Amino acid sequence: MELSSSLEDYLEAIYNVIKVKTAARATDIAKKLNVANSSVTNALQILVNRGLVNHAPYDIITLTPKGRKIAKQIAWKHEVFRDFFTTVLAIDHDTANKCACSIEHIIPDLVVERFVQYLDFERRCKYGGKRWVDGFGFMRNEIPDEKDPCEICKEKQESNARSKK
Amino acid sequence: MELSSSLEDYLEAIYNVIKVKTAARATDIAKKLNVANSSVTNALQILVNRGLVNHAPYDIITLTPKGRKIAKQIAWKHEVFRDFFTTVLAIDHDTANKCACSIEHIIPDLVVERFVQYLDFERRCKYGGKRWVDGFGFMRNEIPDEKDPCEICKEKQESNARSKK
DNA sequence: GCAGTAAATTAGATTAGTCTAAAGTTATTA
DNA sequence: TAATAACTTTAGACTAATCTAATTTACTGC
Repeated sequence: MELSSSLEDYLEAIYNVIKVKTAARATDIAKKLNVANSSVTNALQILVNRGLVNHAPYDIITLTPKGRKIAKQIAWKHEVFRDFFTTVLAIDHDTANKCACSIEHIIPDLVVERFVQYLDFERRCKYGGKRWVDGFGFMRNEIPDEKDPCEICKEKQESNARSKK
Repeated sequence: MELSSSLEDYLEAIYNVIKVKTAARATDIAKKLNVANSSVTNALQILVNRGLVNHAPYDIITLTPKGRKIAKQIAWKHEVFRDFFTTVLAIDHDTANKCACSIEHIIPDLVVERFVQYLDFERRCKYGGKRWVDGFGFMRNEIPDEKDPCEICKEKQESNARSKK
């Protein structure tokens, strides 16, 4: 049974609150997602019906094993995308989070897996790793052969040298 | 005035049909987006009201300058993402297209711009460029210093050498 | 030039997700 | 313990996007 982006957001929010507080209240979720309390009530009823959330009226909110599993998966995607946006694309933390939050519901697992592999390679490979320099663009963190950098890095090295005079 | 993902899809579909046919018909759009004809009529009325599309009942469909500008922007994002998914992450064309199609409405221009820069750097830098090998993972297209590859690439070289015996 | 077909529109229904306002419940504290 | 505050739920309305079925319009081939 497919979950809408909206319901996934609720599930993820519950998951994140529970990580800190052991159980969630409707208001926590409402604040986190910036929606009305009644919208939370509405979503909870659906999630309870689908067996993803434990909740009786006026009671606290927890996840069923099934719900936790799904929530974890969503949170994982969020992490991967935030990581990618911040470390690879050098996007500011806030924008990275927002982007992650919207695409996490859309990109299939297989593609997220590929992002993970890419991040991993970029980190572990000796010749991997770039950084973003405002007003210049991307450049390698370390140039494998200092005497023979690529054209772009050479450009940067020269402009650096010039500015030091 | 913000456009919904759905309306952006219609605009983009019109743009793509027009690229090939000079003017679009409602059925073209319906087929492209896999929706009922009446849904297209409905969307057209909104887009006409917003000054993005030229269309009188039963007539052909074209874009206003304003509409074309927006459509172009959406199509550009689509291109960038498809490019990224296929060339950087080595995702199959079909999945790449689907992913591009859903995130193109969500990711802000500034972030797409960063993807462009990343793609560009990866292509132009002497030490950039990786490829995906099924069952192995990412590896560099060319190892800068053949005698001193990174650990991951070394692994791959060795397993290649072994399989050639 | 008109009959038949293809295309487009209208009308009306449905669904999901949201909201506000009012009513109900629980917890706090004087 | 009774009043009040804080929280939750219910009720009802609204919007956007879709659908099907029925109607209207336009085109095409004879």
